[in-house]
Formats: sequence, structure tokens, C-alpha cells
Amino acid sequence: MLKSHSCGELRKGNVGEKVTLAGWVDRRRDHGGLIFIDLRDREGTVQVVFNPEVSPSCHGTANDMRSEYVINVSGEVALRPPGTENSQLSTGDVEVIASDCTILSVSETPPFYINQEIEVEESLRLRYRYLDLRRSRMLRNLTLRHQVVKFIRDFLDARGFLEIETPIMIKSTPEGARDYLVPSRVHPGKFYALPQSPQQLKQLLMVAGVEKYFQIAHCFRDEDTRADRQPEHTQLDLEMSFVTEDDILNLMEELLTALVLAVKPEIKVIKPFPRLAYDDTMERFGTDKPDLRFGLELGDLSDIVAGSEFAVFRDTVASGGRVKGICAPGCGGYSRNQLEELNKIAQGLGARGLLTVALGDAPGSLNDLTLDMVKSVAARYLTLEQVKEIAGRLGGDMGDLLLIVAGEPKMVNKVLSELRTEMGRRLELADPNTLAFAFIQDFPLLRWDEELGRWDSEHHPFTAPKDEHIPLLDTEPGKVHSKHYDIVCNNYELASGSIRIHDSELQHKIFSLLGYSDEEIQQRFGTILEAFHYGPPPHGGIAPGIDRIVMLLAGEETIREVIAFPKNQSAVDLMLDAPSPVTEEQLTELHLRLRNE
RNA sequence: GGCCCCGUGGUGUAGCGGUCUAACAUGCCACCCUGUCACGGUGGAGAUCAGGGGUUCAAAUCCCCUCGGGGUCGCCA
Repeated sequence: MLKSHSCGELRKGNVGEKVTLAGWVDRRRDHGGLIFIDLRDREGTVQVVFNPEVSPSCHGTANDMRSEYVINVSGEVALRPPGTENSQLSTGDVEVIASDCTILSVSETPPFYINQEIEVEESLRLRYRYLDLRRSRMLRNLTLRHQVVKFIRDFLDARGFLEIETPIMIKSTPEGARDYLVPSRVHPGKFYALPQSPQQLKQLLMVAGVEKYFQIAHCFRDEDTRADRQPEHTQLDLEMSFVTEDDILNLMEELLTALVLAVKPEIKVIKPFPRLAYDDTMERFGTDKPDLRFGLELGDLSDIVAGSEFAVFRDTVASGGRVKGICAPGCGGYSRNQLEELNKIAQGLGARGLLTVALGDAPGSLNDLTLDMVKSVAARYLTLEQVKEIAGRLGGDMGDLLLIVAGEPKMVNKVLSELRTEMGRRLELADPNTLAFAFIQDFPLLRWDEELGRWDSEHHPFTAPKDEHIPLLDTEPGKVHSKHYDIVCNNYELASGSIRIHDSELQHKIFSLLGYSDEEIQQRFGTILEAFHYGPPPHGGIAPGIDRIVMLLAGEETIREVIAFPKNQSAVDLMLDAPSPVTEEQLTELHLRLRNE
């Protein structure tokens, strides 16, 4: 080793020791005579003093050192002279008096600051990711990620789980997201696909008798990216045999609670995790991944306004639509501009408009409310009683602002859910130091796909229907609920899982319901159906997204901040410049020809 | 594919029709400096204001297009 100690570990106790350090020049302070260098490695920073009276040659070398040069230094650890200690630095009581040093490598001036926490354009960071990762924020995030994965491995190992790797090149099954494909050289015209998740493989491991499986698995989906979505991401893939829904949920609750306590004890977690039914959640929050750190729940006003003079509302209800709203406390004095901003959000998500009702512009008792205090374009079509009833339904008080959307139920929920999030942000209702985990359960098994004109799986086709709903598969498939569950947290979907079908006949029936011919079923799912003829155990599992968990624990806004080498929004790796063209020879070997488009 | 936001020395920002021959901070280079720690001091280099077109007597500034980046809807079983 070129170093006897790490820079960050030196303390008073090391005084008098002769040490050898290696690292990067974080900062250089040249006093003409003395030169100070803050030497940085992964563990921290320590001050090195180059004194011409101690070593003239060393001082000369230090003269040439610049930021991010890599150097090797030997010298004695000394107590700093009284009054020159630096309490900002964990090593600030001591310094290393250089008696010997070498420049191991030089550095050009970096394209952005390594030693300062200044926001830099993300594309530049991504292009020089290896420099970006030198910055303390990124080092912190990578370290946290390591701790999270290590904790998960230890936790599951202690409970008898086997970590098993599954292949990255598997078979394409063209439902769900688009596959990334890998052309085969040996088999002209045939392709492997990268796994969107190891779903079928982990179920086959259950048939194999593994009983408790997990994997830190890479998953690939060729879909557009988001702040919380990348073309490839990592999930904790987990599957167990002989379990019920509760067994999985209890395990996950224990894991997540212990994880947070282990790596971020200062973060608050609410225990036990609430368990919410999908239908209720949609009704109350308009989304299946609500932020439960604050209230602002949606209220249904359809019955109140059905008979009102306000035609927009009356007609919406009459034609099968819904009228719902939320209450923004203390926002009754919102300016026209502020209201217009909210209106734009609503319209951007498909609402015809947003009706705002200001219950006066100052706090007070709702009993004192009069109609001329109500500011709303609908004010003259509503009675005072109706306004009070609406306010009551939404938990509104004097000085509050009611936000009301009318229309097709799905859109109404989406818009209000977004407005709820927006108002939560504006009013700072969500404690940034809390992770509000919750389980969402009791999902519908199927959803009607308008475009394809057929039923589609809400989760995936291996999800087991609720036992008591199985008869409905033949009569009213839309009413069948399933043993599918999600873990949500702070407006993110963290995990999705289900108890699986382990009966080949029932599985076949589901595939048929989804519109597959027997031939297609055989071709796409033949393996798992065949495996189910050989004693499959009842089983189920779940797959939490590692990137999102680490992002939330790190307090970051995008998963790119917790991935060492992420791709940008256009799925490009700016550092490696991938994807990139390949040679004609490569294409020929793969039996491929590019289309002219 | 739709919508919204952004693009000014290496980096981060200011400037938002004329006073811009583009400012500030930091970084960089040179010199001075033996107790600094975001060291200090003096001097210096560094920007076709993302690219193209238009409006105007005059454009970094207004308009249009393109490119690049971000957010989001669709999409993500």
C-alpha cells in the first residue's frame, strides 16, 4: 500500500506517529514560505504542512501541486500550534509535517468544482461522472446505497433466504413494457430479451423448492424515463413459498423499519404501516400512491351539486361524471395569478377548468360566512347552504380555498391528486424527515383496455384472484379483486407484489381472459404452465425498487443521484456516449440490416 | 407524440431593446507573502451571449425554427 493511514482517520492519538498518506489535493494555500495542502481521500481530509526548513525539496514539489493532483506524502503527525486548530474538520486538531512527497499524477483543471457543493448543470456532471462521483454528496449517496444493499442481504440471510442470480439474457414476452433485445449470432433472426424483472424465473425457483429466494436484480424497460425511472433499475426481487399476503407484508414492514433505523435513524417512520384498500385510496387521494404525510383528502360533492343551479356541475353529475374537491387551508386570499397557476395545472392534466371557492380571505367561524364573502365564479349559482355543505364535506373553514373539479371520474381524481400534491408542497405540509410507508391492497385483477378492446392485467397475469372472486371470472371479470399489493411512500410507488397463481388451469384461464390464443399461451408461457404440472407450491413475492428507496433515504429528488452511472432523460449515457453505432461487420455477424427511415 | 421550464468566460450567476467595447463571484495563469484553512495582496488571460433565421435605425434582450438539457402527460403488464 502506498498509504499507512487514510487522511480522514488521523486524530490527536496519532500525534508523534510517522505516517504515509495518499490522496487528492483538495486545496492548496501557498504562503510563500509555508504551503498548506488539504489532502483528501475517501475517508476525509487532513492538512499537510510543507515547510522549506523541514524539507526544501518537498516544499519545491508542493509548489507545483494543483487541485486534484494525486500525491503521496510521508511525515510526522503533529499537534497543531495552539490557536490554529480547525474545529470544522474532524482531523482539525492535527496536521502532517511533510518530510517526503511525490506527485503520483497530475490533473487538468476539472470542468466543475470537486470541493464545493455547488449545483452544476446535470449534463456536465453526467459527462464527467467519474469526477462528479468524487464530490462528497455523491460519495455519501454511494455509501448509503452500499449500506442499504448490505443491510438487506444480511437481513434476508438471517431469515433463511437464498440469493440466486438469474440470467440477463432471457426470452421476450411482448406484453407490459417494451423489451430491450439482444440479437443472436448463432440463431439468425432470433433475439434474447433483457428481463423487465425476473418474474417467471423466480416463480420457477419456487417450483424448484427454493422456498425463500431473493436477488438484487437489474431490470430493463425500454420506456420513457422520469425523475424516478431509468431504462435500467435495480430491485430487491423476492419470492416465498407457503405464504399468505400478510406474511409478505409483515416481512417488508419489518425490513423497511429496521433498514431505516440502521442507516438513517433520524428519519421518522410511522408504525404499523397503514393498510389501505385500493378503492378507498383512489377515492380519498385520487391516486394509488398517496403522500400520507398530510391530509387534504378529496371529498365527493356530486350529491350536493347534482341539484344545484350551477349547470357545469349539474350536467356533469347527470351524465355520469363526478364532482370532487379539496380544501387548501388559509388560501382564501389567493391572488388571481395564484388561482390561474392552479387552473393551468388542472387544465394541463385534462380538466376543462378548475372551480375555486374562497371562503372569505381571513380566518374565522364558518357560521359568520355570508354569500358575498364567497369569491367564486359559481357563487351566484349556489346557495349559502350549499356552500357551507360543500365546505363541510371538504373540511373547509373561513379563510380557506376550495378547489373543485368536475368531469370524468378518472380525470377528476388525477387532477385533484396533483393539486393535492401541489398544495402540500406550497403549504409545506409534508415533514421532509418522515417516510410515510403504507400498503395498498385489494386491487382489481383486471382493467379494461379501451384501445385494445380487451381485459388487461392490473399487475401481471400471474397475480392470484381473491379466492371468493374466482367464480366472477366467468361473469363479471371487472369485479374480481386480486391478491396484489403495493408499498407506497411519500408519493412514490416503492414496491409491487402479489400472491401468485399456482394452478395451471386457473393460470390458463387468466391467459384466455386476456385474449391469448392457446397457441400464443403455449409459445409465451409454456414453460411456467408446464412447470405447474409438477407440484408447484403456493407462493408469492414482492419487488421493492432499490433506487427509489435509496433516493428517499438520501433525501434526493431523482434516482439518478443514487445511481453511479445513470442515463439521461433521452436514455443516453453521456459519459460513454451510448448507445452508439456499430460496424457493418458486427451487423453482418448478427444477420441484421438497418432499415432506411 | 403533447405541454411547461432552461441554455451568457472553466463553473455559478447578473444583465432582459440603446450607456454591453457584456458585469459579478469563483476558478485559471504570473508575481509577492512562514500559521493559513473558502488564506491574503497585485497584475493578467479567458464569452462569435447554444446554433440559424426574422423584426428593428439598434437584439444577449422581442418573434420563429433547430439543437441540447430538465420536469411532466401519454407510456411504464
